[in-house]
Amino acid sequence: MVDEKPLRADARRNRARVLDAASAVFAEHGTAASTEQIARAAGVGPGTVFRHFPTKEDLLTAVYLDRLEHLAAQAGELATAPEPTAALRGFFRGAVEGSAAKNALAQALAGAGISPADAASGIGARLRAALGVLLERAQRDGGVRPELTVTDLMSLLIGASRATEPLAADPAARDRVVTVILDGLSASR
Amino acid sequence: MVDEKPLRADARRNRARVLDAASAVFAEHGTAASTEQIARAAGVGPGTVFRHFPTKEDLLTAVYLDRLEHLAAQAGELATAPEPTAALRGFFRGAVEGSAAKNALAQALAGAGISPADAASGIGARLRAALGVLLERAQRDGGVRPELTVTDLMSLLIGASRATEPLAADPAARDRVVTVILDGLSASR
DNA sequence: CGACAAACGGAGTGATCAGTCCGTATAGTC
DNA sequence: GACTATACGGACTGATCACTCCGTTTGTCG
Repeated sequence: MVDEKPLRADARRNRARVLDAASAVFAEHGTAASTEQIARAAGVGPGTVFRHFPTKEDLLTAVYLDRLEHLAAQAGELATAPEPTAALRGFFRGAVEGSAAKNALAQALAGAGISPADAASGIGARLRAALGVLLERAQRDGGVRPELTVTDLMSLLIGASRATEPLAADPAARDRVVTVILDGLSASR
Repeated sequence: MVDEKPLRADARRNRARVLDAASAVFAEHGTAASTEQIARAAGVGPGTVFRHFPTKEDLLTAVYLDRLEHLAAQAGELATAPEPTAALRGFFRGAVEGSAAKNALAQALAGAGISPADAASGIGARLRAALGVLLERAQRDGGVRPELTVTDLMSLLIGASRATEPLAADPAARDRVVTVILDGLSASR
């Protein structure tokens, strides 16, 4: 389905630069930031941005997928951790923490994969699967209420990210908020 | 500081219409919706929209304040409820539920009042105060962990709204997610 | 009812921005 | 080092949108 011709060295470099710049600019100025702004931040011309990402939406999607891939990789690594409940909690905290700085994680999650429609395809599915393993193991371990689904978990991740977004300046508050959610995850009394 | 001249009857009517339409359109199409679209929805000319709200931002702010006022009123009513913990939980559920339909509550909250800077002024302060009462009573009642602040609570409200945003189609899932957060609110085991 | 101020509708305007195009430059190859 | 395909920069374009302006309408008050 994919027939990736090898990109020229400069092309590959510029693509990465644009992606990084877009990630940063979107995070700081919101997704309404202009393409030209991103081009400037990346040190390339506007044309180059559009060559690699024909549409602004393509660029946004690429940024999101990048984030999701990181998350999926992290989740994957924890799939065989000795303490499933601690693993899930750690992952959750880490994901929220990480997204506090570059706050678009929530949008990334929300944009790519919650709705059943696209949940079946691509990276979204990978993340979903990896989270599913973490969740199920933690549930078997008795550390997470059994009725929760992967979608529930993803929703809570989104919620936690969004909730802590304005709290960037107050790590203690952020910690309290995440703790509330994590404690809520565990089996009810 | 305010010198409200009495508006003409039609002006007052149109202002309300525009506000309602804006609320609906923003909720459905996001805040990027054009002013003309709102004018059409309200059944007025674009000029009228701008006469009442000189800037698009003014319009957005007005919509937000409207929402916050409703919330503050609801919270105020519960200030003397016989069962403080149940009152807080009920308020929380209601707020999230309500925002599921017109999903901009989260932005409303986020936009107007989390940061200490503007927390001191206007409606944001009213809501904050009303929530403070609810929270403190529930904490005294032993139903909510004592270390949480009003800001924490507001953050969690935002988080819950955002988290359940994509779950509009699945009330059961929404319920599970909110329950997780509410149970997390209660004093830890 | 008549007169005046207040408000209305909607055509018009300038700015912004996503996306295109092409002459120039550079990486890869022999 | 020369040749070619690939990629680059940035001027350009068309569309969209926030906001303005003014001739017309409508509420209000004596």
